[in-house]
Amino acid sequence: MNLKELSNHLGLSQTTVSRALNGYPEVSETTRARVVAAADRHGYRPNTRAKALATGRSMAIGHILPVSTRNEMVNPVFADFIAGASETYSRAGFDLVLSVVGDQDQGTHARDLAGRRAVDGFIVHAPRPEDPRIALLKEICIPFVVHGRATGADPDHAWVDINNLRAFRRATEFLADLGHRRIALLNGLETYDFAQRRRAGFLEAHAARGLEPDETLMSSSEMTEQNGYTAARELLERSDPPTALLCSSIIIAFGARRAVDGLGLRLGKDVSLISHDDVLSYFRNGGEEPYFTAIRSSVWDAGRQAAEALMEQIADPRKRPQILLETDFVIGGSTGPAPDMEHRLKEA
Amino acid sequence: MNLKELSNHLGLSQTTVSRALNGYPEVSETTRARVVAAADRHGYRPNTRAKALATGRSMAIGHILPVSTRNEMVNPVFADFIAGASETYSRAGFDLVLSVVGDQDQGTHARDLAGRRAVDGFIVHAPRPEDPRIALLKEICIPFVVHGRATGADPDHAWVDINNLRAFRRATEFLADLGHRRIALLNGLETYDFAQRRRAGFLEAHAARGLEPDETLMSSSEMTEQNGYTAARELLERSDPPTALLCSSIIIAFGARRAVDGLGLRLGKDVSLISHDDVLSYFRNGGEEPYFTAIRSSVWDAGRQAAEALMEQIADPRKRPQILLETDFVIGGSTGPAPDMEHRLKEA
DNA sequence: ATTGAAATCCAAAGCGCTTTGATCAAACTG
DNA sequence: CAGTTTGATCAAAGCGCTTTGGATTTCAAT
Repeated sequence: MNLKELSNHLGLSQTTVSRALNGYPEVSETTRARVVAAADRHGYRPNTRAKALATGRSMAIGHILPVSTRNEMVNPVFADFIAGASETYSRAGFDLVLSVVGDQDQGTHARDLAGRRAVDGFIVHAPRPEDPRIALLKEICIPFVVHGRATGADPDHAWVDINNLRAFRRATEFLADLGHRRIALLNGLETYDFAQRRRAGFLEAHAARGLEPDETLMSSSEMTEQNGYTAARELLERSDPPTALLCSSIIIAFGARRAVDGLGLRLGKDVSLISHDDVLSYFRNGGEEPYFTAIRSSVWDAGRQAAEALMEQIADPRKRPQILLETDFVIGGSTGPAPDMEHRLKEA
Repeated sequence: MNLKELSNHLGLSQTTVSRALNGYPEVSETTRARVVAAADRHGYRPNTRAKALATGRSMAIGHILPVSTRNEMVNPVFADFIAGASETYSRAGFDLVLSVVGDQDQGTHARDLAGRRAVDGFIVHAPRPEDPRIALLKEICIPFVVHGRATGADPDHAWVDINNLRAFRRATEFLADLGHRRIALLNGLETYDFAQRRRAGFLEAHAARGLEPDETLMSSSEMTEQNGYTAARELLERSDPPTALLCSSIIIAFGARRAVDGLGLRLGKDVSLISHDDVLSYFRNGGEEPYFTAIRSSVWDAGRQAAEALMEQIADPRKRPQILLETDFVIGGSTGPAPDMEHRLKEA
């Protein structure tokens, strides 16, 4: 059933039917009611393609997911982020078109999608410092929202991000205040902007508490369980192990905990652990009570907000919402006072 | 730059330019070369919407992700599956439109997407027995591939699935052959078809080895780390604990391992554990050597194959590929002979 | 009654592409 | 050399919608 058939059926012109359905005022309420009734009786749905062609809007948003082609990785964070965004899109009548592309082809892909007029806007995932996608999209002149920030890129664009720096500074200070002097950072890949900010927060806290940061206590890797395990294990087996671990992802934290258990150490006693927690669907931080002490911020919610920011920008292209989300800090059982370590005893 | 402008620029008709670009034979190779050169010099990209309208094909595939609205869960399995599928789509020039919808609205959503002619086909995720979506899509008459199977639904449709039954039967038999008599099943939600098949395999193995299955050793829940932990902990704290755990997901297995560690038990000695392993990006089963003994099958690859099956069906709607993937069985350090338990001693 | 204005409705153009059916020249037939 | 085929190109219709610019009717106000 298309517009023509529907309007013939009703004995009205296509114009009137179209207007009735789209809520224009030039049509009497009686007619509108009649049209709407007939439309959903016959299950009429306007053809998206035709509508898009006529209006010049495709009513779709592009998400370009980076994937390390070499090791075929998709961060589970994206799943939750997209689920959040999707909610907003549905409500606004937008579709979500997703492409998963290797890092190198992202520009091409975005340009293609935009050039073909397949989408009205983009969400940019996992930005790196001076991310070239930002310049590209500005040049193409299409609305977009960055999830995260890109140090060094032209800052005049919309973004949604959490306050990584403050969160990691706070967590580190919390550990320092518990007496920990050797704190390790198990970070994500520091080619990403978020990881650099987290490291910066970690370092700021050291400065604030008069601690000497130790480069050998900082690792940076893809945020997998296995990497968390390996990094933590190596650290804890050293002759001068850290007494606390700060993890950039709950997935790393799970791996780190495996290492702690495996070495017969007790979490919260022998070793303290704080994790960043994106509140991922399948990796909730414990049940009612948090298991790990954590910096918490729902990425699902960030997705929702990013989508809303984009809708706003599409409605009025001059707008460029910039949303900085603060994180929660929740205390779980994974942290405690620093144990009396050899080197502390010597000091005394 | 659109077709009209490009053809004016070249002094050719739109027809010729269109044909040159789409590889039709009615155009001389000299002209084609000239057209192609001009097209990419000017970065011409045909407007998807116009093309879709003219051809009647939208060159897009719909994925409808179910999400438990109540607890906002997106299974990380989807991320990898979609990444795999996406690869195939890109190559074939298809886009992927994703909607994340609560269980109850899935039918509506599919009907909507199809009715609006926004997609040319669907992938159906997470089927349940007699899943109504299958009947719906058959009625709408649009190509689709089910990831998994739906017992009880009209079987005449395309699907890609792993041999859940055989895999779980084999794993259970493996444990039985190691002397385990009390084997627990930590299954996914048994409202899903895959979980029912896994349970069936588990039971078949019991029958084959002359073991009495114990209902109280079988649990079924959303496959989260926390649920794995809780279920394993409860089981292992019983007076008659199982000596082996069979987990339906590596995420459950991680939780179960936490419980094992927490109780001071040794994996592979006091308790054996086998997991199903979807080879998820961020939850690889160990490094070079598998950590858990596991039934392994890459869901990324399943995504790729499902997408290919769909492309095939779209090209020729009479085709209905049905692909059953066998799983690998890999031996890791998490399994070993059953410990001598009280009740076994009594027997002797 | 007359006049606008407001309320309804419509015909037709246009969005950017594909595709049908036709044209015309050049290259083969016998 | 007339007649046919082939090769290369084009004009125009159409895909299903929106939207512009009237046309017609209604009705309160003059």
